[in-house]
Amino acid sequence: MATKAGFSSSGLSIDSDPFSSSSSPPIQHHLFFHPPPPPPPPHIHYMESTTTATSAQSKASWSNPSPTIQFPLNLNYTSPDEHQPQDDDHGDIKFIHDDLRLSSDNEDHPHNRVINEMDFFAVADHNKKKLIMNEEGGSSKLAAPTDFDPQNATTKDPLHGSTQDFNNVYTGLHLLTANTSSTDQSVVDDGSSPASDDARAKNEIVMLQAEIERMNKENQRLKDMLSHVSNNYSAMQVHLMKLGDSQKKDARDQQQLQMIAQEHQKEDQQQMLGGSPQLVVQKQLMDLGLAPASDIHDQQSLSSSENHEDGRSNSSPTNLEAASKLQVEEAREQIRMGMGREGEAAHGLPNKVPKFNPSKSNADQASSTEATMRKARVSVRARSEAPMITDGCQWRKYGQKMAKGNPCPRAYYRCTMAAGCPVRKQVQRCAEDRTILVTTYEGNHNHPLPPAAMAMASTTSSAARMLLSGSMSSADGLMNPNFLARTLLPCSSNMATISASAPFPTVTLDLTLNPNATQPLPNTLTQIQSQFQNPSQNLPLLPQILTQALYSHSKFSGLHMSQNDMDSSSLAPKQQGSLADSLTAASAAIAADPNFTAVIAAAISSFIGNSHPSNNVTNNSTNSNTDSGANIVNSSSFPEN
DNA sequence: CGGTTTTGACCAGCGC
DNA sequence: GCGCTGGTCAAAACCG
Repeated sequence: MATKAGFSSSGLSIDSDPFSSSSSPPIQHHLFFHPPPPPPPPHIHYMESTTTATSAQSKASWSNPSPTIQFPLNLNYTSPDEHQPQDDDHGDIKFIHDDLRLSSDNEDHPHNRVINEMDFFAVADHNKKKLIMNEEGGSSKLAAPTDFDPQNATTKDPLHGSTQDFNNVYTGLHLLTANTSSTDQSVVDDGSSPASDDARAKNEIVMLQAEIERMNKENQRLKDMLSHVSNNYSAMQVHLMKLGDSQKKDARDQQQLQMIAQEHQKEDQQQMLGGSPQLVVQKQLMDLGLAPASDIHDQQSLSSSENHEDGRSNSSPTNLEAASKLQVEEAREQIRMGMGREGEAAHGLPNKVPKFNPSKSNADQASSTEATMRKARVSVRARSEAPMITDGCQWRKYGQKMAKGNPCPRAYYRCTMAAGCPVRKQVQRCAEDRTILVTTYEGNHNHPLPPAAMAMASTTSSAARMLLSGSMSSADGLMNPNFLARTLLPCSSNMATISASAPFPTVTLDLTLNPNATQPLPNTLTQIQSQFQNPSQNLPLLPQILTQALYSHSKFSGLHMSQNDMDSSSLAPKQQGSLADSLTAASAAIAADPNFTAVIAAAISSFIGNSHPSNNVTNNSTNSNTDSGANIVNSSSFPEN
């Protein structure tokens, strides 16, 4: 077929690396929070000698379940024998010293030595031990990183120079360093003449000052690394909390089912009593916030909404009650199937729902409701010459069809990262502009994901949930679809398109548009720009930045995070509005490099998920006061009940 | 040889 | 009931 070149590859094989044209890179190579295999630390020789000490030590280090071990900074090489858990007050410096101690310790074992490196360490050992002593004497910042400086290493010529020369250079420096330590006089005693001491002291001072500067830089670098790790850890915490909320939600769902049904009835009763549409909408917004079981509430609202639009807002209470019961029953089934917040998309393959859900066949209304609840989709439009956007997942093509109205074929992919994963996606080029690639995701992964894929998984589940939540905002949730658009992208409304048309409600993230960048772009933008300017170096920071921005934004928009989320955040209020910056910057960046489409889309949708999931989402009146302008393609109707 | 892609056949939903 | 369309299946081909 003519489409072979266009759709012949999964995201893994060709497009997985947005920064390289090389084929078949491992997925992890472009992941945001890629946890490296036990990495060769920056100081390779040094760490080799340590890691060969005992396998038990190595295992102990790398089996640390803490997310911090996932990051490249070598923070886990601690010596079980030497390390005293007295830290927390010296931060990065402490890590350095731990490494020092470990190394000194291990190299005392002859069988652990590597010959070519042993000369180096054997010489360095003497100095390290001095350094440790100095460290305890208060001069740690000067001494610690010295052994790691590659520049020094070259001057010392550890591999080829004579041991004596090496000692001369090395020892002299550290003796002086030690000499500055008022607490360790025993180290210095070379018997020099008093006349030469002054000149030598001046030289030493100069050297020490230079050394101080260098060490400061080194410390700053290490601090940055530590900050990087901490930020990544925070981002992961956000994600973990999100996952944790889903479990809590499952426990609460049962209790909320009845409440939801009651609320639904009250809602409809209020409409029947002639409440103004604005009041109704406002109440619906509140209901959205008070409905942790959003998915369940979605269904109710959807059906109610359809009734409203079809001019059946005056539905009899009997029908409403029956519909509510059906929704509740359906929700119960979802819960029984173990679907949490992440689960609605994993409800099953959309095409399979009618096939494999005969339980609803007992009622026509039930089948209609089921059609209503067909899985929401998340569509990403992006300019890309590549056959697929990179999303971190592994896909297998299982079909290709010519779709009506589009000369470009539509390719069907399913996730192959785990057997039975329900996630599918469709890839098709836009008929009007074939440089635009439209990728539509549906479903939710049922298996662990690499971080990048996790971001996209968050896209599908969160955006779908948010779509349903928006439409559920009540009987006429679809009458006010702007709410959802504002909620999704309050500052870049033209990037979000919400299509609730049957049969599949879809959120479209149109990343081909370039929203007007009228707002100042503070730090977040700068960071993102930096990300795109140096993607190979800084890519891991991008999701972190976006996560921070999005997370921060969620705290100040009408969407409120749960208390836990709030407590865990350290973001300052001044970061309010950074979402807009992020989105604006992201758009600009996408225009420059479409390979980041998935990244941005995932980040945006991650925001959606982070804002909503707490199940404490409270849509106050702020939302209804914000501007309109969201590009709502449709809010027509779901399949009616 | 195992995984992936291709591609025609098949099925279900929907409108007429 | 029939045709259209979207979506999936599965055997064959392909590929590394």
